[in-house]
Amino acid sequence: MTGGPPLTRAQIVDAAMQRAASGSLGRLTIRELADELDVTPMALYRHVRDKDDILEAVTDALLAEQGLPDPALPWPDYLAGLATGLRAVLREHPSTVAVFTRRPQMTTTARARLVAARDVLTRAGCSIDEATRRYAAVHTYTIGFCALEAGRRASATGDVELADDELDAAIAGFVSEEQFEFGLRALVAGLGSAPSL
Amino acid sequence: MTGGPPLTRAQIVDAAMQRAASGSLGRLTIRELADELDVTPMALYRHVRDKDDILEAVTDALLAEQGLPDPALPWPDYLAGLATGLRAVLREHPSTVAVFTRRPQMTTTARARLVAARDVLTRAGCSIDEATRRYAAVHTYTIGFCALEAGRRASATGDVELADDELDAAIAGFVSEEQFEFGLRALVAGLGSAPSL
DNA sequence: ACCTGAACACCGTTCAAGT
DNA sequence: ACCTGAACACCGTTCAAGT
Repeated sequence: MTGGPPLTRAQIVDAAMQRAASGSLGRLTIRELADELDVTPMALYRHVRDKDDILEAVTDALLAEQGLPDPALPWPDYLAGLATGLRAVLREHPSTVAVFTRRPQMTTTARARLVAARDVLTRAGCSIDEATRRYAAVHTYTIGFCALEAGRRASATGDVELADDELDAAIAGFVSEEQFEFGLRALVAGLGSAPSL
Repeated sequence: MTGGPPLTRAQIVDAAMQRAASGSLGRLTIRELADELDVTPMALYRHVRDKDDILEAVTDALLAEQGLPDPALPWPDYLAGLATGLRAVLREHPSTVAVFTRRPQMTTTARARLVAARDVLTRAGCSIDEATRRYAAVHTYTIGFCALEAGRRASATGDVELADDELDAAIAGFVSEEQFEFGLRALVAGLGSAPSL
């Protein structure tokens, strides 16, 4: 590699996106990424801040792919739709959970989602602040569920993870599909039950 | 150290608890822990599975210190009390968040908390399954909030984390104390609003 | 049974240097 | 301006050996 076209940030993010598509984003390494780009590890650092920077860009792109729910939906369904879209990404790519928990995500997509939710909620009569609170509550619940879920998938590969008794089985059930829906529906219902606008 | 009394698991966990008390559990290292115990790093591995094993024992002890809410409380307050106790640990020791997300915690204390919640909820008319679902939903929400909170404290130390505009400020507000209460109260209210026992 | 010593197999990232 | 090469500063943990 002497003198080819210079590396770009887009190329780096694209290469990382392919790793995501192959389902191994969590095992992504700066060194491997550099190999795939036929370049030295340190070459990346001219175009990205650090590894987190790459992961954030990938996560943002994956979330953007999910799109937004139909804005004509009633607000409870709209919020539930946002949660489901977020979960789809976090479930498919468990390593992106850490992106959200490591620092507040203020990417274009993250901002667009909040703006869209505010829109639907204010049209339903909420103040901006109340709309923000409701969105935040749903976001928080979803992150929590997916963080628990991601950990269990990672740990379940190794040991047998057998539930010795009914109590252990119950704890294992904290992350079932039905439980996600149950908690989400309860939360959204509760958000509407005491309308402090 | 030739021939002194043999190392015990309790000593290891105690030493780690002191690190927690000093607020630096997250920077705990097997090598440092061994130093404090006047022993070689590898000596620990006869008494504990791995580093996670130590962290789990410490987290369990910290959670046990929180005790349980007054069982005479109405179930919504009881669940909120459990959440607040859990959050106290996760907030004071941000590195313990990973303990809960890495694998399902089925320690004595974790089990006791679920049993206690079931007790209160079944006395209020819930089935065992419904009680479990409600407890799980509150647990999930709390983990999510604390995961977001832990990340922000860690990242806020470095850069200035200034909110450039109103939208960024709103996103930063996802982890305020009031927001924790808001989401928790909404969730608990929602759990009670559609009584499928 | 319990502990030691040395080494493995990795990381992300710095630094100074090359072109 | 952009990339390279070598090294740093760490980890948790394995393995074989000592007593």
